[in-house]
Amino acid sequence: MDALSNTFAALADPTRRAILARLALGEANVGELAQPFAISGPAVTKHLKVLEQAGLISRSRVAQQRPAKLEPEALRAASEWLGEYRRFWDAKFDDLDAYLAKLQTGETE
Amino acid sequence: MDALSNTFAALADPTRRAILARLALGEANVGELAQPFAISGPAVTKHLKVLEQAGLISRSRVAQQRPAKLEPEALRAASEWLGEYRRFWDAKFDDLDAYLAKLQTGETE
DNA sequence: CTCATATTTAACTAGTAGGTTATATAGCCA
DNA sequence: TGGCTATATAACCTACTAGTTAAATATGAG
Repeated sequence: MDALSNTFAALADPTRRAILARLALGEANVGELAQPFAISGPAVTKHLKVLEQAGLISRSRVAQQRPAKLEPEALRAASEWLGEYRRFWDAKFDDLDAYLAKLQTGETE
Repeated sequence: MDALSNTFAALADPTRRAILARLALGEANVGELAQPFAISGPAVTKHLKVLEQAGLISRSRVAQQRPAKLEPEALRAASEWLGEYRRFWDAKFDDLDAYLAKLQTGETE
């Protein structure tokens, strides 16, 4: 799958977004990440694998722990994609709407 | 499912993102949207349902056609969520990294 | 070496996603 | 009305997702 699809798919889960929010405060190991949720350790491992696959986090090793760390690059890419649509919700939306209507009737030829 | 999860899930498919890109040029009906893809009409109908469910598009009626139109609000919401992480990929990333390291060792008490 | 802790892998389940083809519905036109 | 066009629904298939429990692996401490 393409990178952007991977990123959005990874973000389409509230547990994973909460994990990212936690990691925004700093690195955390699996136990710490599992604690706020009513899910098992293996479930957290799977979420982390999805996030790592999407490039949203990286893992390291500290004794028995395998802390996760936020990697912002994929978030930046997703944000840039959305940025292409920014004009649609910006102030000039109504003007744009009118412009598109004109476009479709071929007046701007 | 929550709105943000719906939005990201809808964006996690290249066909749907291409449909949105097409709609950024103006309204289009199902036939027009299906044409660039090697998928059946019903498949497009399903994608449009997902996009509509996520609030990313709206539908109308013109004779037999049911044109789809881009609705930017959900995109704005997704962009705002990502905006919370902007500082991680901004210029001061290295400084932030050092700050977080300090946070974790408790020096900022 | 053995034990305890942290995490991962394996095997399984229920539900969902994205596609198909065939059929049905909605609206225009003669 | 009957036929034509555009779209939607139904029924089905395959693959993936998010979760589970039980067993395996990795590391550090005695």
